[in-house]
Amino acid sequence: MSERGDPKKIVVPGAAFLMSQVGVHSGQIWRERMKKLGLDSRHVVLLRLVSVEEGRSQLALGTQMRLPPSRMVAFVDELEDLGLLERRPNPDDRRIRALHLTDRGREILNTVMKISADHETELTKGLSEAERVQLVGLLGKVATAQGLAPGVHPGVAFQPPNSAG
Amino acid sequence: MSERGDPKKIVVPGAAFLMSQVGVHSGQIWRERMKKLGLDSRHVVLLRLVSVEEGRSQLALGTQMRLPPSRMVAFVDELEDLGLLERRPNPDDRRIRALHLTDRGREILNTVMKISADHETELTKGLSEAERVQLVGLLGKVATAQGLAPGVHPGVAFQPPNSAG
DNA sequence: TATTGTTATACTCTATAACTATA
DNA sequence: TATAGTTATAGAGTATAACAATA
Repeated sequence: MSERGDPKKIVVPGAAFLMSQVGVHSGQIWRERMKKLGLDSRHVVLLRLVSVEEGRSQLALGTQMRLPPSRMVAFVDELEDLGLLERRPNPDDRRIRALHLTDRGREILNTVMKISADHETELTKGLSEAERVQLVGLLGKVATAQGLAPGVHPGVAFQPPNSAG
Repeated sequence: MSERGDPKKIVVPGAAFLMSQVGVHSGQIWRERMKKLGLDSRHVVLLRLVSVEEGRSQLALGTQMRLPPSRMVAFVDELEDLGLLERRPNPDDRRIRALHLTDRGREILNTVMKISADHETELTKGLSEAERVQLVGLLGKVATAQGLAPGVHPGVAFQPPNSAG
């Protein structure tokens, strides 16, 4: 256990609790909005990854999302049923299912980005713009010090209630 | 959808994503440490609630934690097996199981507070003390504006992956 | 008749492993 | 023999509802 700082000076709840409290709240209302689009958070992450580079295999994307192949099948099935994603054959290796966005998938992703921008506005409505920028700066420092990769959310993979994550 | 702000100025990831990213990370490593004590996060919340006011019924505490009675039975069983909590009869109403901490329960709760204080230090190691205080202030403003009750974490109750929370 | 706590049960979501087809 | 994707299956965790004891 670290010995930095004076325990008496640390008020609970402190920054760690507040970040968790507000952060979980942020995720909850964001997922609520995604659900209204018929999407799970992992659907959105998958769509975004495909949009960055189309044609990758299910296994490659599953590895990046830390999802086992059997789960990937289900999520890709669902997105294909929704008409947002396509499995295409790879001529070089017929085992591989190359994933591509449909036009509708691109539209939805656009909608998701608009909703996320609005989510940002709603969540920071208690702050001035200067304060919001300040908050982003401080959180960025924390994220960097914690070794969190930019844009990579640690809560994508499933976490059983009693897990460590 | 809100129309406040200029969408072009909102960079993604912004404050909302960062709060969720860092907040979930905070919760993950905190739960990891609790698990080393043999505790689930809900065990800890329950112990804390009992310590605030001993002798309350399972139903009262379950309502506060938004857990159904059947889940409360399981968690109280587990804490009783660990020797941290006691079910005592209520002479006025023999249906009620009054919950009390054991001495060992109080010790563990003390350990939990020490670990949480250390967790705070570790999580904010990228910040100066002034910055940490600033961050607490900004997050407090956000929490208030979002209507979050102080000290009440929104992630205590179970949330299925596809839920809105 | 209503309420507290317990037990029984069905459901959702998950990871593992067996399997098919390609390589 | 190894790899990409699929299907089958068993387990963990949950909420609902039936239940027993007490009010």
